[in-house]
Amino acid sequence: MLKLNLRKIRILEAIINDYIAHAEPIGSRTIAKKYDLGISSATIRNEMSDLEEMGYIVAPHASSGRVPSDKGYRLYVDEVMPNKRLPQEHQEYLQQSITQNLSHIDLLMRDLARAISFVTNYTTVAADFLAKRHKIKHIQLVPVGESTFALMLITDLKAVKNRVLALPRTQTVGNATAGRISAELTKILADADADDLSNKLYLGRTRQRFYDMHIDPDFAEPLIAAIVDALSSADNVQIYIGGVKNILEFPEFANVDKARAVVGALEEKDGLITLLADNSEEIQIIIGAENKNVMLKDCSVIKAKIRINEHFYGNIAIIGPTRMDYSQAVSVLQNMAASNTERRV
Amino acid sequence: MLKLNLRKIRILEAIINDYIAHAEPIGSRTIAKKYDLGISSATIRNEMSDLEEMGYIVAPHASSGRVPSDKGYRLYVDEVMPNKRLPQEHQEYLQQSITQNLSHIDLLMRDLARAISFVTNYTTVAADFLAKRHKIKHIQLVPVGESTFALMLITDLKAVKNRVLALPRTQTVGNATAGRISAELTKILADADADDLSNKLYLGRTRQRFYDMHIDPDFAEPLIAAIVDALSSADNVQIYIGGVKNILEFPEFANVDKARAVVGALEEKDGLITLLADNSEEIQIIIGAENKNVMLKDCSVIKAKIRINEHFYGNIAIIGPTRMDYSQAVSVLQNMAASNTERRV
DNA sequence: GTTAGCACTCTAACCTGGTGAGTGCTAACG
DNA sequence: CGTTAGCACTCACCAGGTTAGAGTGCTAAC
Repeated sequence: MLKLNLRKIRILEAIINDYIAHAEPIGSRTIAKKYDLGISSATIRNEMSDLEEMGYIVAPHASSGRVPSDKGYRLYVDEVMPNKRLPQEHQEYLQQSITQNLSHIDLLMRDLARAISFVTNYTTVAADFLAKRHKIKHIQLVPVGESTFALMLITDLKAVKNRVLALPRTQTVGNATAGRISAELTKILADADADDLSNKLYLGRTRQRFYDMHIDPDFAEPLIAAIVDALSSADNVQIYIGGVKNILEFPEFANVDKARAVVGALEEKDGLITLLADNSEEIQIIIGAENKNVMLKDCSVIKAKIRINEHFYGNIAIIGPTRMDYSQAVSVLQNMAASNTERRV
Repeated sequence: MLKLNLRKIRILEAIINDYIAHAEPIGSRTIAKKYDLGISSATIRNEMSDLEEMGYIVAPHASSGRVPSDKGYRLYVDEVMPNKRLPQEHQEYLQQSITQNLSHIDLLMRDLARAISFVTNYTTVAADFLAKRHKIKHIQLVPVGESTFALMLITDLKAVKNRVLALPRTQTVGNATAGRISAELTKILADADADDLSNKLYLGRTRQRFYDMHIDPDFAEPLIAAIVDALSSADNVQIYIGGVKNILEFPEFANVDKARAVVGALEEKDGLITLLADNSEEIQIIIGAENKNVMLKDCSVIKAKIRINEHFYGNIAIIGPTRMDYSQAVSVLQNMAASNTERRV
């Protein structure tokens, strides 16, 4: 790709900063006046003409100012964007929502999403993708009613997963037997995670143990299936949303169609899971039409892993208009990924 | 209140029906042409003038057509509205979302909210207010980690409530002891509901039992508190929302401020709980400014209890613009309140 | 009591011209 | 030869004026 000279970059930066702040097309004369670049508006005009030709900025209509394009934001984000530092108070505020809820993953996610949308004025979505990392700590099978059982599964991260299931009453399984089965299951499957459970060996050993205990396979099989399901099922993924109405505050969503699109996207759990799930990089920025979900084509998404004390807790994304304060959003999420409670707990 | 003559009622009805369908102010001439009332536009004009004076309709501006006022809708809803019958297919569709999830209150609520917003094109919110009606069926205390315990509470409606709590290790409470305590608690508290638990006698008996079992009060008290909390706590209330973006489809919410207000209202769980909680009547209609929540002042809410096979399951509300199809919404909710699965399960 | 007729009102849509921010081009400057 | 001043041109936006249409209120006649 053609490398831009420094002056073009400075001009692009000025356009983007101004547009982020004021949401209005900006012209050469205005740049010359407001930003001290040491060159005249005519020169800026020529450079802007080049930038437009290269696709970094666009004019909404002939003879109006220019507006950054997705490609322009991309360049800015990748190469130009300064590393903003989060104000102390915000940092502490966010830290608080974590430290206050360390033992409760769901409260942590909920408060974190709220706190971030409060600090940034954007919308925040978070997902708990722990399912695959949780390790079984305790399994409890409890008879309830005729042939109904409740299965409780407690993990090392203190999450509790339930399944209510019907099991055939081929043999009487009362409280005592259920207790025995629970103890046995806990012994066999302790420390197993979802990956382990997909391992045949593991399950084979479990089946063998049931056999030794004279438990009917008709009873054992659905039970094992329920355990696997409880630990790894996708609908274990919980979505937390904060500040939906924030995004409606931005003038770009004064257009009802655009507002509808975003709200629609935020309502679809599956779409949000897809959005949050795929994350190769530590912090990922998706700009406008880069979004696979067309309903988000006027939005940018800044996505990060939540990592606390070396543990991976889930993913979180800040959603705003393409004209959003990328620098701030990134600094907020860097703060997340780096948050380490050791020093204060 | 002054009783309106039949002709005024017919005219009001025509205005409301037309406005519900087209969202545009309607004038005397249009009524005369479109609705066969057997009187001329001049007469209608006179009657409309009266209706306006009485506050049932308002003119958005001088010399424009009239629009129903909240008071007008109120009269319509209370006295005039026909009893629409829900199309067979919709009835079956809604019935399905219930029968498919009879054993899972949370899935039932979720699907019901979705189904209703799909059928009506309005937004639907539902709340599970069962907390107070659930009866304890089984209590299970499970040791996890150092001094941490998981409390599982299964109710007669097959809901599972969890609490993770820290209890002092004043004495060793291993799996065996925990099992004994669980069995004992289940025995003492079986069939108790939230009201029973607020009854001193009940709790006294529980405490006595702990004492007899040589369980330290420092251990017993937080445990009892957790049980009470798990059964009756307000954050047990789960809110289910369907079709948020539906409401943005209506022209009255093309105005971003109004859209923001509604979305804001739907984001505040506490507000929704308040909205859904208070329900003296079986089906209640709240019109426009009658809403206590000012963010909903441009909306109407039609609220009902969900009752299935004599059981009270929770409350559900349809939220739309004040210009909404009250008749349809009411018929949908009547369908809910009356739904009886006996005949097909 | 009902209705036809009429003067009047008000909005929405359309045009019109002026203003200002912006562009692109050209020629001159250092 | 890059930079800049100057200028003609474009276009959105705004204010003001006009018209058409839907509606009202009033009055007089049926």
